[in-house]
Amino acid sequence: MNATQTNGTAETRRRPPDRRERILDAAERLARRGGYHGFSFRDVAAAVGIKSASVHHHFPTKEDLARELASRYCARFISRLGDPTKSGAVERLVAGYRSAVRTDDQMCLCGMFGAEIDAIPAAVAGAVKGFYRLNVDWAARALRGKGSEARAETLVAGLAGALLIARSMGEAGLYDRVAERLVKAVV
Amino acid sequence: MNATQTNGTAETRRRPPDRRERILDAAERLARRGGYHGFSFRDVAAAVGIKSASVHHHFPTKEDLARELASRYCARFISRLGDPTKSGAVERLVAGYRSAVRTDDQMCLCGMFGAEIDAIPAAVAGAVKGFYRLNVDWAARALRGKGSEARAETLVAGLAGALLIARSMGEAGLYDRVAERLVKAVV
DNA sequence: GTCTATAATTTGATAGAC
DNA sequence: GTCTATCAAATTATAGAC
Repeated sequence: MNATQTNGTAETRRRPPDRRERILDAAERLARRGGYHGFSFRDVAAAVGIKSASVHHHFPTKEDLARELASRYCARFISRLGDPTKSGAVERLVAGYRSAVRTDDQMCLCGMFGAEIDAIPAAVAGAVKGFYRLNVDWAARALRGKGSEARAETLVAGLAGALLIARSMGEAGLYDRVAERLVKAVV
Repeated sequence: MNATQTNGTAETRRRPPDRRERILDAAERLARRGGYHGFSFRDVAAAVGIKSASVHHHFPTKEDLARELASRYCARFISRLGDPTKSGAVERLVAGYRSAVRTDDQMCLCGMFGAEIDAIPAAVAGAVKGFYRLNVDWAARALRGKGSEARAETLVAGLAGALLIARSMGEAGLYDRVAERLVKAVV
């Protein structure tokens, strides 16, 4: 046992977030609050404690930064859902969107970019589209059976809308009430 | 009959949109595309064919403009829904959100501002909250009976989410499929 | 009511030293 | 990899002529 952070082998090591990751963390936080047009390189830099030129070094353009943001968000979200064929899958999906309302108190990044879909770079829009495509496909596997695709669309749309409206109304409880009804309706 | 626009009495006249209304129309279009931080006074002015200083004459600050935008959008949306106790009420609510996807090909203004809720002026956020409060109350009256409030929340959240996701995925048909299932589930 | 002109600040982005 | 310095453009907003 080391006194310092325990680092394993190349595959398993858990290092403290490097600069690039810290930039993405700060940018995600700002983008989930104000959207693509609601944050700047200087905002991100200030949050990390560096200068905006250093942010540009890691992500040359805002499009680069936002594309990586959406891609990382999507991968993390789907990864946390785990296997859709394992028990409790629907509950994990409900919990995934719920964590935005309850834990993060922030909009879903892809919900935010999705609202702005016609006003963001095409590559970012593509990543957002992929996020919802993966969500619906995952949910369809979790629900399975007759009309699973349409039931999956209803579940994902309902949870995304519940997140949006619960936050807009400042009523977190709305998310849980809607999620409960949705699950009963589509399972 | 006049060769010019037929104007009735003070209460009934239908004049061509005045400058102030044309500014609001252009600003709404831009805000529903890019959000509060995604449009500028110059964008609005250019769309109307005037200069940005003239927009400031009608709406001194961006907060003033956005507040009026949200207020007008809300009044118009609720007005078009009509009486929630009259037959076909739920279908009219479905059609209200549907027109954003199909007719306007734009996000719901309050859905857009709702995503940005923590990054817009408080007065604008209040109008957005009021929009969803009115929507849910209206829907609860339309659905009536046991658990009508919770069923109304589910319907409104589901329609709002279906709009968001259908546009994000570029799949307008998703809205109709989800709306159909939602109505079956909550009526 | 609309314009020109302009102020003060912010934005995305680049060049080049260290 | 980070910094200073800088740029050109855009932003919200105001003053004052017409």
